[in-house]
Amino acid sequence: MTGSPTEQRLRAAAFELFEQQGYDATTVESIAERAGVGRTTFFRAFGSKEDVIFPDHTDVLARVRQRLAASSAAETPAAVTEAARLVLRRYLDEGDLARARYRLTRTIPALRSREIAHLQQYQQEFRDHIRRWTGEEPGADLRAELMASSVVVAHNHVLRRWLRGLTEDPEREFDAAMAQVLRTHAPSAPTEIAGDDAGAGAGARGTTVVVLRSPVDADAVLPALRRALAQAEGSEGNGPATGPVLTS
Amino acid sequence: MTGSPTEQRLRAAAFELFEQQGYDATTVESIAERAGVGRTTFFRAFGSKEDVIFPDHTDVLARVRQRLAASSAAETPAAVTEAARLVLRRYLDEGDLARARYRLTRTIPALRSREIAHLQQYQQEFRDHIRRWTGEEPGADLRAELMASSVVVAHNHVLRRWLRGLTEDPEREFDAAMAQVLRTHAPSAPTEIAGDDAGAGAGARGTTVVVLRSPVDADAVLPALRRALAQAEGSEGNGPATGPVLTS
DNA sequence: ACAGATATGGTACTCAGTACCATCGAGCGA
DNA sequence: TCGCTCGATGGTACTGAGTACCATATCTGT
Repeated sequence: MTGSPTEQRLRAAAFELFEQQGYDATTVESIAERAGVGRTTFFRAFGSKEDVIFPDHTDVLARVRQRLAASSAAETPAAVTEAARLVLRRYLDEGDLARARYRLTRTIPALRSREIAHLQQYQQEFRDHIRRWTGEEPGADLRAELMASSVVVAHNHVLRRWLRGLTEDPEREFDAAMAQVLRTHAPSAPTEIAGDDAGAGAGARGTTVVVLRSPVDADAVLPALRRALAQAEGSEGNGPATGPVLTS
Repeated sequence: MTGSPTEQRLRAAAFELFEQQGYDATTVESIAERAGVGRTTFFRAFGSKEDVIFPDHTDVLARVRQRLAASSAAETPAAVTEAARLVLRRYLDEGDLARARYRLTRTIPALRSREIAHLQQYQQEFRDHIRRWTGEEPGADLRAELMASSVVVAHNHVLRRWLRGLTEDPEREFDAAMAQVLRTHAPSAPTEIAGDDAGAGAGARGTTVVVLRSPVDADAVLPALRRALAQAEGSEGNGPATGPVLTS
């Protein structure tokens, strides 16, 4: 929520009119008029009609970049997690404003498109930073891209749940979601798992081989097994990653 | 490359002018003029100036949807792979046209944004389809989103390498990338199991080896697994016969 | 040849975004 | 106090995308 008083009045006017009359039916001139300024001032403050509902995206992006740059390569998983949390917190702090924006971005294609473009920018920052961490083997580029997109998706998943009022504790869900992402993309999970399987070595996550002699086939029991595992892991709130199933 | 002769001429004219003068410096009127038609015809053929360089995105999206819809839930990994391959092939078939588009989308923000929006549409199709496959445990939504985004990222990674001339065999790289994605997101390899089990017969007393990866160790989850198995078999009236459980 | 459907062309309009210039007020030095 | 600059603002005029509407042509089957 940065900006001069004029900018704040323009933003408020824009959100009000967009909600009342719809985005397309609202002209920049009417926004400026309601804010008591000229049309020119609007375009000087925000480059376009779309930008007025994404007030400080540039700031947040800069903060993310800065947070990432301030970390060493070895801390990458933690740095990425904290950078993503930074973005999440910014939305949470906005409260109803974020919800109003969500209502608009869900409805108006142009705004949705713009928001997706913003997410892509975050993703690229993450990718570039992660890339220095994924080493030099072939496939390192792809691994960095996969991890970056997963981080953004996890963030967005939780954010959207909060925007829809489906969660009371978004930060907890964020932690769980990020833990799940890191479990599959980081060679070893940062803190929790390290203690448990200390001796296991590179794989870091325990591999459990269950040999079943039973008349039911694998597909039938897998869901039940997964559910059981999920409960056993429950405190971490993450689904288990189930490996290959072989039958003989 | 669908469309009437008029549309083809318009596309060709648009690409030529965009390359020569740049996107912003080219007016729709000049495109229409070069194609020998009126400005109105341009907007009838393509809804906007941006759309002219994404000729048949709607078609491809429809094909993807159709390919996914034609598959059962059990085939999800294979169906998603093939649907993504369909998109890749479409680009490869375009050849230089795809490269010309890439040159534009890399440069002009509006076009880049539009392309990202298209990718998002693919991703949503994948997500919705995968969602039916990820079961009902908590976290299934997120898992579907993660897998969908990973598929799109893997596809795009290979596509971009091809567009930049960094690979001679994009399909091979695509297979490798998709294999990597499925390894982390699909519980089991797609096709093998179905084939293996085919002859075993429904009632056969097979031995099933289930490999589970989870951060908790086997002893902790074993009781839960036994209970889950007992319930699964319970409905069929057979006692559970769980063999040895090994951890590594 | 006639009637209707379809593709096209033209005209006029709205509105976002840009460029340019004029104005106003605050601060500041002489 | 006068005059100056500087930053923010307002106004005007322009380009160009996109839309609405109507007129015309071409093609179809009868």
